[in-house]
Amino acid sequence: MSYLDELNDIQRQAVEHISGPAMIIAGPGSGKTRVLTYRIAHLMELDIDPFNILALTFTNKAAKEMTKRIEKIAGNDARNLFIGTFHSVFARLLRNDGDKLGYPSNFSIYDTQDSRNLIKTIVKEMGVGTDLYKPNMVHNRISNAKNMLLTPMAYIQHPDLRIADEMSGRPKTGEIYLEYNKRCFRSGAMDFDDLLFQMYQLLVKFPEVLGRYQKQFQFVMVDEFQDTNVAQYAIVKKLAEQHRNISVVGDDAQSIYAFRGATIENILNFQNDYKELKVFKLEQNYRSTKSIVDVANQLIKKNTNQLDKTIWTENPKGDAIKVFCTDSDNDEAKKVVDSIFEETLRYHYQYSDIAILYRTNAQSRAMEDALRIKNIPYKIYSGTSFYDRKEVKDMLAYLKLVVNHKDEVALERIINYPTRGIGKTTWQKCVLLTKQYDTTLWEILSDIDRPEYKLKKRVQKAITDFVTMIKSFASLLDKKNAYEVAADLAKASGMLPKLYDDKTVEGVSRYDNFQALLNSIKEFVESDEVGTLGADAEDKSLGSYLQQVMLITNQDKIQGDNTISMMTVHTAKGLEYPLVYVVGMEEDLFPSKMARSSRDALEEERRLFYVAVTRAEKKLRLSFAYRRFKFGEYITCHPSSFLADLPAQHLEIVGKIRKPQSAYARSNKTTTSNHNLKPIQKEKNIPFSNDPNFHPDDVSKITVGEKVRHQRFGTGTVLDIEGAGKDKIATIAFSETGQKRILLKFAKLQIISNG
DNA sequence: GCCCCGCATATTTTT
DNA sequence: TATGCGGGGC
Repeated sequence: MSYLDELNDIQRQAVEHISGPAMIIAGPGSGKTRVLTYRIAHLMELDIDPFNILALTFTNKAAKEMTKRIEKIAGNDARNLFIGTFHSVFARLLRNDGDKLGYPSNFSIYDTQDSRNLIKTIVKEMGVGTDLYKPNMVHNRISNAKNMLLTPMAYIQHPDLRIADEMSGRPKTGEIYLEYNKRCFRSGAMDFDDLLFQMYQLLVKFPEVLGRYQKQFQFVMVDEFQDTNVAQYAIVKKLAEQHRNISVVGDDAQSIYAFRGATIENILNFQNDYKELKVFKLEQNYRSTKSIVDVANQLIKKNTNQLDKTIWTENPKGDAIKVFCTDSDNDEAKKVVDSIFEETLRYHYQYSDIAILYRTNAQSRAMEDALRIKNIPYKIYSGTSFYDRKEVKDMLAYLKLVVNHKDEVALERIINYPTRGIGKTTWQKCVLLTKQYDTTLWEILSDIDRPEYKLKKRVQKAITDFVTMIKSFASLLDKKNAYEVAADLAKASGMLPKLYDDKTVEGVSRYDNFQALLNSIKEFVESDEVGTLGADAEDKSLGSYLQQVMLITNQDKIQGDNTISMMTVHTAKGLEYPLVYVVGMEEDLFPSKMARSSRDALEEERRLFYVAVTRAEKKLRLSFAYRRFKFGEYITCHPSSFLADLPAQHLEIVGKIRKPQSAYARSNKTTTSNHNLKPIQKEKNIPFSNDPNFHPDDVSKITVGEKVRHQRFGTGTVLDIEGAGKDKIATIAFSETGQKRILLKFAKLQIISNG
């Protein structure tokens, strides 16, 4: 069994620990995937049927990669493994057993946009005020509720949630949730969260189903465990209840999805739920240079909530971490691109070795412009995705509707696109009819010429034609594959001709996108690549395509062309590049402004930065700008406080560090010129502290009337001194931030003048 | 029913 | 800045 020789001691122990629960804490670059894949291969080697092994990941890419690697060791049998994302595996199981919950096997999957469209419709219908009940806000509430396994009724009865909703002026959120769920169900649709929520319901309500899966999944593995939410863990726990062969792999320091309901508590719960568990800590980093590992360690040390571990490496020290100080976002982009140019030229890096990471999608713009000027090829793996494009979503809506006529969101989207004489008024009438006769839209449309519906002949014909078209394509579904159906439907629907006729610049690009979609469906049909779920790979039906396409993630699109990769730090999780640029290292950007409110949020930002830093293998470059274009105006920026957390001996500062502005200037977006900013002398240990020139004075003998300066509050005058000795409290009126009471024991004040 | 224009609105991350 | 929505006019 030679493959075991390729592992270090701990890795090997983790691989060989077969039965019983295990928790593998895997630092960045510690060979996590290797352990997971070898572990599964090892199980197969020991003659466990791949059919009995379940492994859950967060991205299809991770699942595919694992399957491929296992295939190399254990052969073709790997195709029978149950490896996939939480969402795709559960979607598959729900296709089989969802009927017990009342869902059709061809249920639609609603993506975020679909969900929001439906919520918007509901809010309008309920007449509770579209300005208050913003679709994405309501959706977030619903999504969080589902992730915590709260039904609409449980939500409505939950005192905390009710109070929170009332306080925010949105007391009807629970009712919207109730109606939303009803409508999804009627549409034969599950949203992303339902794929977890309903899966859980299925297991709880149908013991025979649970028993069947428990029996099947003798070995359960979870990747990126730190990013699981309550629902995901609850399901996994149920599935593994019988055999208790559950191993979870993760790194608490890389938990970056708390905002989406992921909870580190799962790690604690796991320890409680499986008292007999074995813990393996993978602490040796094989990915990065010593400098990078050191920097990452220093950084994450600032967080208080974390499991005890020490990441180390035998790799050479490597390059210093360069920090580019730049004037503006465009200047930053230019300097990054210049640097890339130099690295490729002098050190022969390939473009594919390089990644540019940023906190927000909007930041890609300046980078793109600069890269284009130098003719450097790049790909962006985040932001508005191909599948978010209107023309693509329209076509997907047609395909969804053919597969599942009940799909209300798909229907509303395309019933009059391209225009076929079924306008808003008609649609509104039909919606009213559904309420009146308590039925679905499709039922109404199918029977549209009933006299009691009182619709005009012309409208009746338009609708009947539409219904007939959709039905005729539905009847082809088991005879034709996804591409054949789609290609015909593209013409018959009128979409292809309409797009073809539009010769404007945007029109041509829409047409190209449309063709690209058709091509991707063709690829799907022709590919014999292992799917994320082996057994499904043979199924080339439209339904199978739709399920797969709805669950595509940004990362899944990453391919190996020789281009620079640009993406958000979130998207970059799990990836690695020899040369990594993390741009926009500015306060209120990274860490995000939103993280100012709580320590937890700030710690999550820091973990996010930790993830960014640990993507780099050989060289890491950071950059920030003093001015950034935002919301149509320039705002002044300041170096990120995260930079001050990094050990100075590993940094090489490129460019000038400016004197920070006062808190006042900071809190006001200004479109200033920078005449008042002058370069200051570098400090060895704290190059990015708030103000390197700041040395607190002894203020124990401070008196009323004295002028002082505070690191954060700016300058002010002492109004009053209370108390004595070490507990003296000074009341100081700061000119920029107002009056503050300060305990002198802790205060860091400079005395400016005696009053 | 369609189209156009003007205003508002957003910018944290996404399975 | 850029997109998207709604209202109003044709």
